[in-house]
Amino acid sequence: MSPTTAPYHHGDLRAALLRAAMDLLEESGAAELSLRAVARRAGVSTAAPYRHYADRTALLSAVAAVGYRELAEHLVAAHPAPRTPDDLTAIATAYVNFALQRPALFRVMFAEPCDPTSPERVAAVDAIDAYVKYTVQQAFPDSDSENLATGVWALVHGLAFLHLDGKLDSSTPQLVADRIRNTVHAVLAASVR
Amino acid sequence: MSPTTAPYHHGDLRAALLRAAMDLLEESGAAELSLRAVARRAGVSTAAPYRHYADRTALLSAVAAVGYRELAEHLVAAHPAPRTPDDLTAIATAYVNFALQRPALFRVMFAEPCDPTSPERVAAVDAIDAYVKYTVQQAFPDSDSENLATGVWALVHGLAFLHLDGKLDSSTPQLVADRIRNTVHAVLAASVR
DNA sequence: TGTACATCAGTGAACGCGCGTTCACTGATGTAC
DNA sequence: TGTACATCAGTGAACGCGCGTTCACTGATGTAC
Repeated sequence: MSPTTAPYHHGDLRAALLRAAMDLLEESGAAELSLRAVARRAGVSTAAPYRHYADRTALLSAVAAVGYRELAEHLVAAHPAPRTPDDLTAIATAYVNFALQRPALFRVMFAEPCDPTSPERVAAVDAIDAYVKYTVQQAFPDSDSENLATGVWALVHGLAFLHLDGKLDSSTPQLVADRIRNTVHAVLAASVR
Repeated sequence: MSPTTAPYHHGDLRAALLRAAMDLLEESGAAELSLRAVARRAGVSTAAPYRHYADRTALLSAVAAVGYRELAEHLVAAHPAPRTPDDLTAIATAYVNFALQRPALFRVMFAEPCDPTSPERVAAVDAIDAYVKYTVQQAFPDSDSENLATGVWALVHGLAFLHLDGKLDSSTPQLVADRIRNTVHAVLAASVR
């Protein structure tokens, strides 16, 4: 069973397909993400994915779930234990940067019609939601933190998409970073200062 | 030239195609918006649109431009002469409502790959941009209004998409309206109160 | 340890589909005289 | 006012494409004895 010859049985095609899909998203954009393209990329026949995913939507939902988990990790990495408004700003920047660095994945996560009942997906979204709430509560303990959390999420989400869709200039990372900081500060002015 | 018999020459096919595209968006969603579908809808052959639009993207850009103009009208209608933070909240609600009432059009306007050089489009986006800036400046004369305007736009834009993509419950209009108001107030807390 | 067999992951060919776009054409329109 | 003609908007058939999905199949795997 040498690794140089492709065995008939793949071993872990389910995971390989998922990875192939992520790779394709990185390279080509969400429009190119067909089941056929993923199968090609994984070096497997057109019909093979159907052993592991019911249909195209199922694969997409799995991709989105991975995306949510990676987004969560990315945010945590930006600041492991946020306590102040400035920590929150750092996390906000991380959110937008994630979207800009992996636009196709971000689009699949949010803009693609998806199976709303996929438990994997729902759990992943809930995790993000809880994380944002917790972070906001840490940074603004006295606030109406439920609504403020929604607001902060919407703010960074809107900034992400406005950049992604070319409504805000994102030609240099510095420009983007500055705008995010300025915007977050301007909006949360009274609280941040 | 009775209006009951379809004449060989349409008269104003360019406008008719645009209207057909808008109607289709209203009914079927952005995914169904093909050049062929638009031609069918307008009662014209598959090739006819090419007399008026260079390709699919050109039609989509025209649709988006109309969308921007209608969004602008919708916002102005929500409050003709905004002066206070509460007026701004009314306009914010109108922005999200526009997105929820015409999701497919909103997606074409923002999420569809578009021709960034289309002058019609650029002008329409700039108009929205200027309007938001003006409104924010009226409501918050002492603020860092440039950045606050970006922030407010991002906030409502994010709220719009999070609702549209099912990340925030939008089962009843009242629920949505309340959340928008609460969120805007929470975020702009110090300024609004 | 060896063999028969059930299981099932992956194959490859095919289905029908709708798409964007091009082509040579036809028929209505309007202008020059 | 009437006629010849250039223009060009719309036709209808065709192109090649990639897609999602299904099908009968084949060959590797692992288990029961």
